[in-house]
Amino acid sequence: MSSRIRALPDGTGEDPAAEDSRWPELLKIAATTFAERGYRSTSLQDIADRFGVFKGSLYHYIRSKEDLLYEIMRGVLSDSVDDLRRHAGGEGDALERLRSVLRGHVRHLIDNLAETTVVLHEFGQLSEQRRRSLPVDEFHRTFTALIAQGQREGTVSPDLVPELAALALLGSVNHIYRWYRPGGGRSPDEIADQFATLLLRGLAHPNVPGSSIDGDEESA
Amino acid sequence: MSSRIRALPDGTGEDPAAEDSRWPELLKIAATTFAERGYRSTSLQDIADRFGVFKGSLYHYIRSKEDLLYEIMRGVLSDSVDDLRRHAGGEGDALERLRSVLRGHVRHLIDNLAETTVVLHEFGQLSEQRRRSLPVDEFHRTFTALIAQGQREGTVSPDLVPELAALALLGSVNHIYRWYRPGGGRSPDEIADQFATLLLRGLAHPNVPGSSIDGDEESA
Amino acid sequence: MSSRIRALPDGTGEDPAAEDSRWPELLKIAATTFAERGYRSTSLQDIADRFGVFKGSLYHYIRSKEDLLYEIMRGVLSDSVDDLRRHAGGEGDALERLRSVLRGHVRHLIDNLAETTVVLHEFGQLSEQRRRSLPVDEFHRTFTALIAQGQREGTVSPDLVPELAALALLGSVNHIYRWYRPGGGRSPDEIADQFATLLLRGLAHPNVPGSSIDGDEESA
Amino acid sequence: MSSRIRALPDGTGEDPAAEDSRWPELLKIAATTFAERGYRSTSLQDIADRFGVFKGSLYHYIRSKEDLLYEIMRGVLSDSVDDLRRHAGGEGDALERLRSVLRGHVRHLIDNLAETTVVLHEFGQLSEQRRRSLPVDEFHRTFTALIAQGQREGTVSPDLVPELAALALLGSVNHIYRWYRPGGGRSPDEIADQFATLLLRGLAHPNVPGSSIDGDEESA
DNA sequence: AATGAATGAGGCTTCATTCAT
DNA sequence: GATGAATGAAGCCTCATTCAT
Repeated sequence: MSSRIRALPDGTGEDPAAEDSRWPELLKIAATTFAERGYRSTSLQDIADRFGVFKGSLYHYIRSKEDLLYEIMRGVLSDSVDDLRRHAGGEGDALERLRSVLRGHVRHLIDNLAETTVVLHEFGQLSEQRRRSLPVDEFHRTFTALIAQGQREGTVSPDLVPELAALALLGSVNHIYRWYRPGGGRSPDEIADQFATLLLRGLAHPNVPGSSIDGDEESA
Repeated sequence: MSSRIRALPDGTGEDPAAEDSRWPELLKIAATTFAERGYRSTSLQDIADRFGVFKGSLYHYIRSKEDLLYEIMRGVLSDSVDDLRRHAGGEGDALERLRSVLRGHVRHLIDNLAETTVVLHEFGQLSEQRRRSLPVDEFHRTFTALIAQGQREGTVSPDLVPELAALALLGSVNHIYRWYRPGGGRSPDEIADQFATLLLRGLAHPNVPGSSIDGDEESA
Repeated sequence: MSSRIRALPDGTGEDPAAEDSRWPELLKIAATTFAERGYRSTSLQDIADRFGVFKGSLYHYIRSKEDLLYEIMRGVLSDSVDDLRRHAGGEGDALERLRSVLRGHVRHLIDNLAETTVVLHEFGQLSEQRRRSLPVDEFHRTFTALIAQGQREGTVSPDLVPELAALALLGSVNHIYRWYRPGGGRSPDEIADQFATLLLRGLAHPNVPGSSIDGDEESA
Repeated sequence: MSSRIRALPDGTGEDPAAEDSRWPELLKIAATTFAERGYRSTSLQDIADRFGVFKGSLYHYIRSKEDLLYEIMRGVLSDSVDDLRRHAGGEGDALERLRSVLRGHVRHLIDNLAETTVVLHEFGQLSEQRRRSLPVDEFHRTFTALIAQGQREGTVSPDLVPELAALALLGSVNHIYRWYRPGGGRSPDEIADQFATLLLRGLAHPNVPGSSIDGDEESA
């Protein structure tokens, strides 16, 4: 919300939350439209039409089109990184926490499909300054750290390069935005389980088949 | 080349003297620029500047900007699908062929980084008709078929859903275009090996550790 | 007015405050310019210059250049067909009504010289769909019907083919846009009288010289 | 042909007529295309396509696109004016010669439909100098003179203004290009007869019904 | 907050014409 | 005569943004 413009000519502008209620709606509309058509192929007219105002009226909410893009990304990344930190800092060994992180990431992505699509597809449209201000690297850093820790713990195969393995995991999961559609036959949980199973087995030390990699549903 | 515009009033043949034309050069410039800035953020003026002609002169080579996008994709996909078919139809069991497919796919992606970036990032900018004309589904279909065959052969874990596992593999590999940069410290071969190792171990039947999944190094 | 572009997000009504809009002024400028130089030889820049706005601002009024052409034609044809129907359905025998139609047509053409010029000279520039939506055939149909009725009444020579005679009349009258210039020495009424006299005498049954063909002056 | 360009670097250029045979073909193609789509809406590419050469090759025949327009008009007007003069200077009284002129004009128009369409529809696209060089006024002048002479001879009604009556006649006949289509059910002769009948009766002195106005087929 | 007309830059595309081969 | 690549101007149209009301 930091980008909200307020004239506040009389200094009273408390910004009552109730009055302000169209901002989340606008962000959702923008995210959905950017996700469907792409940022550059979406005009503010498109968004104004869906939002039900005239084009010029959008400037009561934003200073520029890029504000919309940035706010969408900031919002969803903020949530997503919170999730990431919580799961990465949870209980269990590195692989268990990685499973938790992976499942959380899949769920978060699916629960915020439009916003995540915007982050993953339109990041390059932001100014460099704004790109640098967003914590996008934290995912790769966290994945890499957990994999390296797994190697130290002996549960992750030592022949993998943690940085590359992290990229493989991230790619698999982030790719979901390209094919997942609600009602598409696979439940979010099934997807999360399948991906975690495949990727964690891929990481695991081949000589430790009985590790935690197969998760809760399969006891060792 | 089929998009070259020629009146060919005498019907003597298709595109004579194509060898010395600047068409491949133009395609490469367009691919590079689209990959760097995005299709919608690239103007024909940008491309004409790099190509060294006036904007309007591009229309000796194309009928529309979208032609450039399409021809880039058609070219690289054609090669890529040839590769895919060759590797998928090669020798060995399903996992061995899947390894071959994965490594080939990684190599091809890296060797055609700009073009692949365009395919993977700008596919949605094509008209629906053109999207349908490109064999993009063949990757997922082939991966799925090989995984399913691996399950029948007993080398792929039966608890994986082939369609989802295929998407995990594709996501990992396709994601490479987002982070690979030539001279970035990791060689294409190392990347291909690491990804194949991780992903094939992830697919493999947990109780068959001695399968072919670890490739050439033939570890026990 | 139907072509005015408005998002009208609140659905409150069609084109409020149209009274003070510049739309009629724009239509008049466009008609005049199209009549002077031809539709294809007139650029939107020409029109914008005369209208006193930037080129792109015209798109607050139209969706395309052809919209201007169409709206000019629709407006003047609507009036003209109303006139036609009124005169054709008036009092008197067929020849009297035909005289009324002819004079009305001449007057309307001269009073709307630019718009009529556009209709008669640029009709072929419209899309086929828009051409079909305009009631241009009604003139020929009405003329033909009145002539045929005159034959049944015995006042029109039976050796004329009504369809061809109607085309002769229409040609004479429509041709006026090519030579009439205000202040050119001939008053609209004189032109209307002369044309009606000549054409109605041409239609009249040669053996019925005392018919109504000479109009108000009731000469024997 | 005066506009034909010839390099004649060796001074030998006799321009053997046989070799030169594509010039009339080109003119015909240009006339047809201009008539169908309009001068400004026809590109030289369109014409080159139909002519079977590349666009640039047209410049071996013309110096500019307007040359084509001009040569089409010059050619057909030259013929047409010859016809006009021949018929206007023929035997008989003014009305008889006017009948001959009218029928000749109708026939010539129909026999040169594309070229006449170009003259009548695209005259305004010529430069002013070229417009002035073409004998387009001769038709109106000749019609006016014949009508005035008819008045002196007593066969044309004295209440008509010759200039206006001439415009009525010209309008009827010239209008034919807008509706005549070969194979359309009315033969050129029928059209010529009907138009001459109607228009000459319209001119004729009402009190001289037995004049020559009804032509050869009807003896008095 | 909203409106809606206008801005001004820039985008894609067309096209008559030139010219070296 | 022909080619075909290139020119350079111009055309139509889009759009983020501004602003008086």
